[in-house]
Amino acid sequence: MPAPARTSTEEVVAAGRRILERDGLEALTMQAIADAVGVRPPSLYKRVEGREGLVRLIADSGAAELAEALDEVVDGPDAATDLRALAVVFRAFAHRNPATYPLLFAPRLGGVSAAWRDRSADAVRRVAGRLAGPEHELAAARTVVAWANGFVTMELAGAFQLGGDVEEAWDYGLDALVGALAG
Amino acid sequence: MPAPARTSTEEVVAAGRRILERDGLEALTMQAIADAVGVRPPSLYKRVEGREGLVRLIADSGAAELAEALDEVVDGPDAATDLRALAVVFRAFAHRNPATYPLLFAPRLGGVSAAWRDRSADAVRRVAGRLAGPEHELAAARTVVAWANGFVTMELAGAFQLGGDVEEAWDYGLDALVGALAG
DNA sequence: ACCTGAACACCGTTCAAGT
DNA sequence: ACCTGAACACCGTTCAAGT
Repeated sequence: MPAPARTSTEEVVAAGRRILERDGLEALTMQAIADAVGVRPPSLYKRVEGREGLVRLIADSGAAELAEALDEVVDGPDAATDLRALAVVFRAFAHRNPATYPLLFAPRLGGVSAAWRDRSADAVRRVAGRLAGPEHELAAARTVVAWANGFVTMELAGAFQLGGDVEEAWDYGLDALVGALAG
Repeated sequence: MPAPARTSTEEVVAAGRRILERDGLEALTMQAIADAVGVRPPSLYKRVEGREGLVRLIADSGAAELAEALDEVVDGPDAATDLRALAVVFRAFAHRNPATYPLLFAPRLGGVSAAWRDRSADAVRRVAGRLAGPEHELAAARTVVAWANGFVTMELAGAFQLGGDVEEAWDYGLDALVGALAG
């Protein structure tokens, strides 16, 4: 006699992500997730390959959203404008998902599946290539992502502690990069 | 009758850092540290404020080394040359301490004590100010650190997976930044 | 076919008792 | 003054038993 399913992988991932953003990574326990979806912890193993697998799925769901958002903004008429918009969208995603965001870059070998990684990478490469020229496409894309990732990582970690205007530093850096790539 | 001390805070931190770099953060257990210094786990609480306190001390020891290294390289005659050297030293530290490095930026409010943070920040600001002008000192310093931190973070996480020459991307980014700041 | 209680190994941490 | 065994609360995970 089959027992009816009381939850689903999608619900588990969504609940996990909600807990992650609300209470932090260390509060993301199998117990807390099970409570949130109305099940006992052992049942989660029918949906997810353990806690680590769930974290990977959460990272993936974030990466999918980021890739969609980057994709949308990158095909306007002016490459410099597009690159600025791309950076802004990237940063906005990090601000809206401060606990999920670090999961996209932190894990060795990436919790993020190749499909979403490639889609984001493509969006950045297209605009970087238009601005810096095809021969510098990859290097320019890596420069932009490194700067943006480093900036929001430090921002989220509270590493900008010397006062001053963080917004001004963002604009200064973006101007510097756009200018240098357009060269 | 006093019992003789069998270890010290310095030894505990050094052992912890060795375990961290050899086996990773999740292997940095109180048990493993206690084994390494020849003591039982409860005794560690005489040296260190729990695991979290130890991680903070490890981050601090790394931050001290980084600050020293940055300081040494930043007072040559040419600002552009100094900035390049600073970036190279920064990256070399991350490569030599791939597990310790993320601790310097990751933790909210910083595991790193203000003294070492400020000393590193000063070194970067001095050279950034000489290159970009005093009015842009802070913004320029933040741009350089964001890029360098983002680059090595992605490098260490294995996030540069699209082939191409990572060294070329590093040189390209450094050229772009030096040019833009001096610009 | 999924859910559950019970159990296991392993954490970090506390503390009274030893020397 | 420091070290230790014992104990506690809490993890993630496995699995046989239920329906």
